[in-house]
Amino acid sequence: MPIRDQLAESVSRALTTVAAAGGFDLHVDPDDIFLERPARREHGDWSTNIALVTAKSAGTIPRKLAESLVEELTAHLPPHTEAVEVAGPGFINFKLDDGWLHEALTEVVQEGEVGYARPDIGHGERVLVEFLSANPTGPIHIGNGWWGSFGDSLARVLDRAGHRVSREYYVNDTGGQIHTLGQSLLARHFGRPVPEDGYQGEYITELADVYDGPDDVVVAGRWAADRIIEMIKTTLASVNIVFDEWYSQASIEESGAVDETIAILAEKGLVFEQDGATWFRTTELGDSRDRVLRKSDGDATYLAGDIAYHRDKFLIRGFDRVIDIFGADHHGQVAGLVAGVEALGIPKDRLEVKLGQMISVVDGDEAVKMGKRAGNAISLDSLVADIGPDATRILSLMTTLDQATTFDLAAAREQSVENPVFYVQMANARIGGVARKAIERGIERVPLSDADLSLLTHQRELEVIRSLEELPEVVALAAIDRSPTKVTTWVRRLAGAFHGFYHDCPILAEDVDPAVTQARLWLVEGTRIGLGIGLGLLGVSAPEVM
RNA sequence: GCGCUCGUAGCUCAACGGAUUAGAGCAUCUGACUACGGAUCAGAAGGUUGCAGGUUCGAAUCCUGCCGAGCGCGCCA
Repeated sequence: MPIRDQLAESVSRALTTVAAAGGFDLHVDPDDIFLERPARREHGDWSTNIALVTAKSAGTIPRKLAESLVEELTAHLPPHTEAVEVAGPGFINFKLDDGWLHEALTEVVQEGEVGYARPDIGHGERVLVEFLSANPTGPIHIGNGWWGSFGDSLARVLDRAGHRVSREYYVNDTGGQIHTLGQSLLARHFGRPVPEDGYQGEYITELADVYDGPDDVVVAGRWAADRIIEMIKTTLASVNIVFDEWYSQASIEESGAVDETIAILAEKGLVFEQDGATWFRTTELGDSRDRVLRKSDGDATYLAGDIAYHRDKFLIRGFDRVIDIFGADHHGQVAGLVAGVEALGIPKDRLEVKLGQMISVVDGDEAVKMGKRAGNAISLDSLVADIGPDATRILSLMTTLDQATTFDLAAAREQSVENPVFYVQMANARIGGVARKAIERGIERVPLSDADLSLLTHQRELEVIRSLEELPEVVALAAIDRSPTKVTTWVRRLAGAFHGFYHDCPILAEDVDPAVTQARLWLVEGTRIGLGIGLGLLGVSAPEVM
């Protein structure tokens, strides 16, 4: 059992005992006891604020309660605990011996890359993560890659944290934009003037050159969209983003699901006709205005399709939870969609819409305009060609979704060598180097049971284990907060701890005690496991040679 | 005008409501290469967390107002 849980149990028991002695009833479940690793080491290895939180209901002041708890905890010391103290306004600090870290490392290497850090947060919940979903009217750009990396890593994190995850790309392969795409293609192909709001990029010309279909806008639009989706798939594969499902908007319209959905909403009395169009009375559901479901020309709106799509996600395919990652420029559509989901009888909290703030691109001092129609958006392909897939991916995963960011192309190019990804990958390469050197020198790692991990007493060694010990919680927190960027921060921390260790603690040198070498080899293995898990969640490769 | 989101070091960004001292990286300055990869390590400097109130034992984090920025306000998608 992790030390954290053992401490929590001790605290829970102590609290019950103290409460009984004081003549009141107070029980806090171990799971609800907040234990943290203090930022400052002199505050101990672990700390809890339980006295601050419960003092009021215990009818006493925090410090006093903390003192009673410390007395009780000192009488029955938790495992590895050397001292328990009251600090500040009523924190309880635990000072532990190093043994808990040696046990933690044992757990890491025993469970390995597959088994370690798999907190069961999801309990098998079926989650659909819809992200990216850029219109198939052109190559995806840097902004798409940014949020795409986020969505993909979020899916990986949720998967590791006990969810059954499906990644989905909603393909807007119908409607006005595809019509315009078809027009643009045909114009190029037959040498006619391109419509004013048509697509201008080079890819249109290239597609027009090989187009062999009829002079039909619908056919041409579909044809081009299909080709572009293939391009997008290739691009995404280069940065390790793979979708389980590419869900066609056209298919949902053709299947009659949109009509069905509108009929269901109508049965609930939420639909009305006005000005020849069919409306959804979303104002009944907290929206600021009503929305159109079917235009006066008979076509369904995007919203109608989206509601039908979400009905499919929840009620037909049976997902327990849906997470949509949209760009902030689409937040206007959220209210209508949420209203639709609610009207279908799906609990509102099952749908989570995450809005990614806009990312602006600059090249040095120069702002780069990102317009897909004009064809001047910086494509994800060109960025990957510039700085590589790993750097692309980790840069995207350094920022939280709700932070509007400025991406500097010049800096990315210049700093590609200084990129954090190299710092992390170098740690992995050094591990590979150790393995190679060990073979060279004929040193073999003994089985774990024959190694004495208690020889790891150097602060640098202990720091590495402290990082590794945090990983299960980092994964859990990243899953709960829907925030894979926490993994990025952690991976950099682990790499930093490892570099420090590597710098100060020789592993294979001849004057090192062979038993210490063995213990350090297991520490290296633990680091390899941690980096493997972390980089895996980020979708970044872990090369053994750089 | 209304709505949504955001505001943290010179720059790019972190920080589960927790501790006199809000952390990294880049840039700047100073040191460390006869080890297993120096793409590294150690240190310095850099902040009124936009402003003003409020809640709390405790606020960058929650609430209110103001200021600033982005985005949205279509029978487009």
